[in-house]
Amino acid sequence: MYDQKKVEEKWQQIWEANQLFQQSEGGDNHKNGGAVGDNIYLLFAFAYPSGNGLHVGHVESKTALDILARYYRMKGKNVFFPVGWDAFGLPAENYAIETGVHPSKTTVSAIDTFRRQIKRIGISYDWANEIATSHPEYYKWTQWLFLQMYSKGLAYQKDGKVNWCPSCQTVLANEQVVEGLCERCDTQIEQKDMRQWYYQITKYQDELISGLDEVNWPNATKAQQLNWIGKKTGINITYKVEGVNKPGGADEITCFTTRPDTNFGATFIVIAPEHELATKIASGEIRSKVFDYLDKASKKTELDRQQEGKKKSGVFTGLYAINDLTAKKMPIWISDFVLGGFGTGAVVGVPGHDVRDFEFADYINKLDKTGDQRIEVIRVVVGQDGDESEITKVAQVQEEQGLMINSDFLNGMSIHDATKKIMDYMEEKGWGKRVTSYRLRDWLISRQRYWGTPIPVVYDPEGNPHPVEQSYLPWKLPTDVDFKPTGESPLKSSQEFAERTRKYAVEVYADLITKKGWDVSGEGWRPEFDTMDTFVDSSWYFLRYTDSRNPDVFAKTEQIEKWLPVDLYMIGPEHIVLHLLYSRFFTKFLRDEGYFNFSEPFVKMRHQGMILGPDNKKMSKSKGNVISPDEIIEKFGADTLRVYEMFMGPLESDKPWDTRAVVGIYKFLQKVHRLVAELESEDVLGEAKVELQRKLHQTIKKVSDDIPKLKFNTAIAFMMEFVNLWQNVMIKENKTLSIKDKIAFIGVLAPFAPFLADELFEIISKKMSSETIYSGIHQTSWPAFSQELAKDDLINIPIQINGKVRAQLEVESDKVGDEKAIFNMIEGIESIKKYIDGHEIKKKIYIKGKIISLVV
RNA sequence: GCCGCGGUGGCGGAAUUGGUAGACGCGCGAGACUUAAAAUCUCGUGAUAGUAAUGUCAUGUGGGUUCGAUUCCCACCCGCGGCACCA
Repeated sequence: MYDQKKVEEKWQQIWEANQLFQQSEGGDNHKNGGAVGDNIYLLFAFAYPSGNGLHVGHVESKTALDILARYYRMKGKNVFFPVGWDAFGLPAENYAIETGVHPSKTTVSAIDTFRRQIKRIGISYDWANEIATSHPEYYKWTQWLFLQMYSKGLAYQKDGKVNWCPSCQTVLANEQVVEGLCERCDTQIEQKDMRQWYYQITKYQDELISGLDEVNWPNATKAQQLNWIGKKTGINITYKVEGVNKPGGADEITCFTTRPDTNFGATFIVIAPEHELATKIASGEIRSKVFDYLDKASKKTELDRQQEGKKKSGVFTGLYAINDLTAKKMPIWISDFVLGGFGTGAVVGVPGHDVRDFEFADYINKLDKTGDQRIEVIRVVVGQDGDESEITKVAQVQEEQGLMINSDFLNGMSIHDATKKIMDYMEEKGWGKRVTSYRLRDWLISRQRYWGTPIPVVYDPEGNPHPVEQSYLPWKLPTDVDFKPTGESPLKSSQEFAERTRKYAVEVYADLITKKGWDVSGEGWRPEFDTMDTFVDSSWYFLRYTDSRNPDVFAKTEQIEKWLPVDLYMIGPEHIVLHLLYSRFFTKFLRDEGYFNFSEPFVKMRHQGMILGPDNKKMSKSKGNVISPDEIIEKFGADTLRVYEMFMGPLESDKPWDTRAVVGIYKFLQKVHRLVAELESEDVLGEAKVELQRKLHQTIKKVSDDIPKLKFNTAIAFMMEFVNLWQNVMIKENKTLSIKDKIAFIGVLAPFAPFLADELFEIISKKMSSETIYSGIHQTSWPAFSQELAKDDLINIPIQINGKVRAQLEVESDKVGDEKAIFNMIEGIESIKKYIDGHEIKKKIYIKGKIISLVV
């Protein structure tokens, strides 16, 4: 029995005292001396330091990267393994609202807790380059980045609809709105028009797609990013508008469609309530109806829309557009099933071949008593069912595939061929133009919140924005702020902030003030009260790490290019879309600004799965199924916790916690300690020892192969097999490994159970010499394996007859290549005679070293 | 509805350029040591028939390709995640 708690605390102190993994600023590693070009950057997703401290999910992903870091260091690489905190954000602010404790205080204490816990589980982070986004020396550069974006026109202001929580009295990000409700208080979210700051991520939309080809990421992640960007090719068709009341300028309307092939069946047009023509084109009696509808539509919440389901509604504008293909008049309707933000905000209705169009037409036709507004349903495609009859039911609406009919020169073509042909035709006629449409929108970065990076902008007395001069950065977050939510940005309550702005204006804009005749004390100037979305902070932290204390630049090119792109990024699946997209956008922007030469920041990226509660459900306080890492460490030690989490299953998949199974790992580590430290025996040469040595070399090989593939569970399983054999040989034959081989095994174990490994290494070292200077296992080289020693003498080859295994053939490993000899050997095997005697062997197959297959 | 991921013993999981399905761990059963317990160790453990040798069945379901399929193809079923009135 070894006291893992005592042992682990001892080694934690020794590592700390020796600054074992600490690197100098900028991540120079003097400890391992790897060659240039052997630089490896391992990145753990920026964590928010929550007051709850570390949970078992953190332990999993941090341990996985730590194993890689320790492994590569032992392989002689320069490893950069930094740590930092995504310290701005809503939770700290909300906590402050509840308790009155300033966010800067709670953040500092939360970080302290995390730091202590992380050190306790032995993560070999480089603490010399630790950063926090709430530190002025960090957000100075977040603000600088804003200025760069601004100067290139990529940061801009625009009016737009935002999510508003009437209970929290604040704007929320899209991701904080869950099914139309505020994620914190379950209040219905309203839409509000506000002037906000945006980053123009859409400038890079095509590159954000094509760049995915360069990176080694899970397919699922790439698919989700593509989904989010939502690139679609189609055509904008422009129709002439024939008005009952001809409005000024509204004599054309442009609709986006991906299915122009069905345009011979187009019988109406629908525009979104937000469409600019919606308010312009109607007049008279119709006008009031339109306004009534627009008013109702604008009041609808997300929830209303959801509850309505797909029920259609709409109002007629009194206008008609002309379908050039058929010369038919198409009534123009307004309906909220058409979205203002997608395509052109106008849709051409083909009720025969689009379910939504059909539902809308059906709704209108049932409502229409006079027949004046009847919408015609025309079939232009015949699907696989061969149905050519009139379309009267939703079930008949054919969308996916088929052949064209009732479509003049398209008749008989497949819909795909017809799509190309009609596009060419329309472009030729000048009726339409091929376009690409995207789902991705520009990134709204303003937040009416306190605990974030202030947007470095001031407004002059006329309300014009002026970016804060670079020399005035960091444009500090004021501290004299009342952060109770009032519906206004908390920074408005700061006296200091207002005064600072006036003083700044007087200093910087003296000429302008004089010229305009404004108040010379700076009266009338005000700062931007909004702060930035925390995703802005976390979109470039991986660059700052490389030069974390540089006061003159966000990071030197030399330092960035030394370490980036990141060799492995470990990140939770919850940030697949936004954070990764934003980081890639920043990277491409800074590349264009000439700061470095690569385009993708994360060459390889993997997700850790979720660790579920013992009940197979997501851990949560309310379910009472949360496992605390502290308890496990107290009972079994950090090594056990590490190895258990790595052994649970594949890193990427979700896995339930099994408290009973933890014991298995604990016993395994105790067994290793016993074999090395407690049991005495002689090193005797003999048969068993050869077998054990072979297994050792196979273990080194297996673990060396598995670590870079992140297959830690199978690596551990093989180490267990080795230890079981070792124990067996020890008990039955009183034989053990040589000192050298013991050290080799400890080396293999070291990345997984670093405390125990160093302890065992010390025990062995002390037996050999009385040296007192620390020189631990983590400073040694990764054990080498010998291909020769790892090779099995005998190989078992199964023999199949008609596809079933009937016997085994044991062959000396150097004879597996001799097919003729193998087949000769088979004939002598008693157990397969009964299957082949009296039969003609029709086929003989031998796959070298793997299988013999006979067909009789 | 669309996109993606997955389905293997009582449980977590191993095994894929197609080659002995169930490594390793948990749990369970039997035994050794012990006055006893704990700890430790040994053996067994997919189902089914049989005293046994051995046979049959078995990787969500149904087909197919192959000497051979958890792995490849086709059609379905179920679970999870994301998006969704996106034209």
